[in-house]
Amino acid sequence: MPELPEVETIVRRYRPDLEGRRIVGFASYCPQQVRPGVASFRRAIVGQTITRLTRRAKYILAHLDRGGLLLHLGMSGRLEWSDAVGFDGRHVRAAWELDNGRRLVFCDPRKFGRIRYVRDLKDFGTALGPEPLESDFSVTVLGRLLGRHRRQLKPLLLDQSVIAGLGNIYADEVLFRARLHPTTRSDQLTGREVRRLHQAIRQVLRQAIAYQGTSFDWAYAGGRMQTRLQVYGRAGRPCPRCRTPIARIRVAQRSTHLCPQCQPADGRAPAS
DNA sequence: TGAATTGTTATCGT
DNA sequence: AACGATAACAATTC
Repeated sequence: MPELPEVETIVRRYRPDLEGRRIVGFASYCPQQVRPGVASFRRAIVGQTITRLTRRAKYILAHLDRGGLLLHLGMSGRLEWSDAVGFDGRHVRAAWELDNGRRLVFCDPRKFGRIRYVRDLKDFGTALGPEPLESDFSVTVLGRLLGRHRRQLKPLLLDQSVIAGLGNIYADEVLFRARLHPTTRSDQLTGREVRRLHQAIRQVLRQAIAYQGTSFDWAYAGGRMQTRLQVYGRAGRPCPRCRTPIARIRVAQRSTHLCPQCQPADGRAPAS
């Protein structure tokens, strides 16, 4: 399930092959994933050159001469070249033909992904929270975001309008490394805890990018971060810090992994 | 068969 | 009213 590090990895991988290329054709095999309709989408993008490939939150942004193309991978979306060895043609939902004859394919078994054209990329992203790896994402900024709400930490971290890019895996990893319980109220953190949370967010995301993301199953391949996860998917196994078995609970309808010893519910973390 | 996943939207409660 | 929590929904695999 691509979160910020996986999307960043994909953008870096495809950037050299896409920047400067002109789109000469587009096909959709799942029209409900394309906005606006397929016809106007195709009309808007065909003939345009991809000037830059960037990321915002979990979106891939293909900047065009006029406007831009947004791709959200949902939970099972991926990009492939149709001429790649071992290319799996199942679940192809859309394809772009490029001026060098190659065909970029969007595969998405669960169809949660979205493809959009916007006339101006500047209008996009205004409803999204700050990028946690940007230099302006300071401890002060995080403190203000936390204090503005009285919500449980985990759903707050997953809320893309508060902070952009975290998903279920990295939210759990962040809270473990910050030694904070997922249901702690966001407005009740001490200054020290805000600092720990800030550091954990940036460390986890940077490390995950360095490892090219997490590969659990067919949804995303090539990453190695799954070997570095400390709590996610590790229920019942010993905590890397204190050997207490990792617990799995449900918070805001999401499965949540934590160490009951290192992340106590009363918010008082033990001395490090 | 139920659980798992994201983001959006609707609905309920305080 | 505004905010937060909750549920439903889209679709598929294991």
